[in-house]
Amino acid sequence: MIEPRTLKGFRDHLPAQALARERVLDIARRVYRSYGFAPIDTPALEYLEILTGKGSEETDKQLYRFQDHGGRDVGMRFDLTVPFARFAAQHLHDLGLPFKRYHMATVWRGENTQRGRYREFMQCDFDTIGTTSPVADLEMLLVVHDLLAAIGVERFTIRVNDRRVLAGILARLGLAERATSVLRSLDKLGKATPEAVAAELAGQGVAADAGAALLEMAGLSGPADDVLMRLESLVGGVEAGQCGVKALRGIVAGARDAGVAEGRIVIDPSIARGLDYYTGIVLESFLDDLPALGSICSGGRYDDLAGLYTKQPLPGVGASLGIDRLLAGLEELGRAATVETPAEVFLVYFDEAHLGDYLRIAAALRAGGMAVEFFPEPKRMGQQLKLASKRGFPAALVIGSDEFAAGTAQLKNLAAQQSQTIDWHGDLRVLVDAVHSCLESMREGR
RNA sequence: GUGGCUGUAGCUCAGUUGGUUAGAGCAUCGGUUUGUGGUACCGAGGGUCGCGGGUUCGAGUCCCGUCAGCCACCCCA
Repeated sequence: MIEPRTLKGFRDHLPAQALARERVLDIARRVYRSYGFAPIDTPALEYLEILTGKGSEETDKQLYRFQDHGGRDVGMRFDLTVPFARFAAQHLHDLGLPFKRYHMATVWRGENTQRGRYREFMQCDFDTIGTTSPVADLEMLLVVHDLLAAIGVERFTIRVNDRRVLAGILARLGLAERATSVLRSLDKLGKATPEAVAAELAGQGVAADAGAALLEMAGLSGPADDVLMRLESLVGGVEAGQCGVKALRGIVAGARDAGVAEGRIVIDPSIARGLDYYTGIVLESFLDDLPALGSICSGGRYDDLAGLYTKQPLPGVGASLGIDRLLAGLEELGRAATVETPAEVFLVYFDEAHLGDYLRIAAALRAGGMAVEFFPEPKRMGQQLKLASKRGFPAALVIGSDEFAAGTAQLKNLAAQQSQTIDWHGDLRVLVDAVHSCLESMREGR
């Protein structure tokens, strides 16, 4: 016997999880499309040279790599951005600019696992390339907002910043050359205490007053307009910094115009993002009830997506939803769906003599747009109903010889434990309409 | 990748200072006379105690390794 098992960080998905996952994927697809992003796909495997060097040394270490049967050095994609860069450079002529795409696919990273951190997980990216317009920046924010709202996460916050603000402040403090390490330290503020971060900064040789200024900046919170005003003075006369503040003002105003509720979006000067290719707006989003889970949707603007693969400059802006982390969070919060069936109607196989009728009824209901599971064996009705109830079917349809004789049917609301009689007189259309409207009202009732 | 904690039936756990056939609840399956489901009663199946090695007369119980999960660092979705 071979022990059935899965690799560290790799997981199976049972129906309840898989259904929850597909639901989120459907929503993401719908939201992305509603802004005009078009789907693309790329191979899981790329030439190693495409994947290495890009990103940081860290990602190189995490890369799954091997030689294929033809002796080629290949690697599995660890995100969707690098393959997109290759894709854009390769197909630029066919795409036209600006180009908006979404890409929902599995990626692999050989890093250590934790809750919400796996070695195989899915990302749902969307990007706009070939434009530097602030409208594209704003649109990214709106997509993230719509996405989280549509998923039904009630309490979430999108934290926004602009790299140029950070750059401006660092320049003013004379720390521009140490930007990466300083920002990395500041980025820890969510988890570590300000004192700890101050100590770390001091360890990097940052002067005490400069460190204090950085912490003051990173600690700013409150209404967006207030924070922006404070940032403006902190940035002083540095041009990049002023640009950043101005851009954030535009974002805040645009979000208001688009009808985003106050408080959903917060200006957070401590958001830096580890990836150093971001150059403008950056954002991260968190579940308010589970901030320790980390960002579930992050992104930002970058100057050049595909500089490694083409001379054509491709500025862009985009973000990525970490669906597996999100689902892990929802599960922990007890907000994960427990339904184990995609079907709405469970048709009880009651009377073997009426098999033909059941098949006709099931077909008619399906043609009417309803998902129907017909039980394959004429087992005891109690067992069938129990199973249907456990699987989470909203409704069960019971039609035995008595009902056939009377031209009726019993439709059970399995959750409410209620039953109602449908008079359909052998007319399938009447039955289909009745079941349909019953399901409608049951959905409203929830 | 580094460090720490954990690992007993599908799930949550109990298992005396190492000692004969490893238990419970829930879940699963079957039944309570053959047309009605989350309740009740009866019964059944299911565990090489993560895996491998060592110490011992004897290990679920001690030691080492390994695998997996969780936590921190790191990085990030």
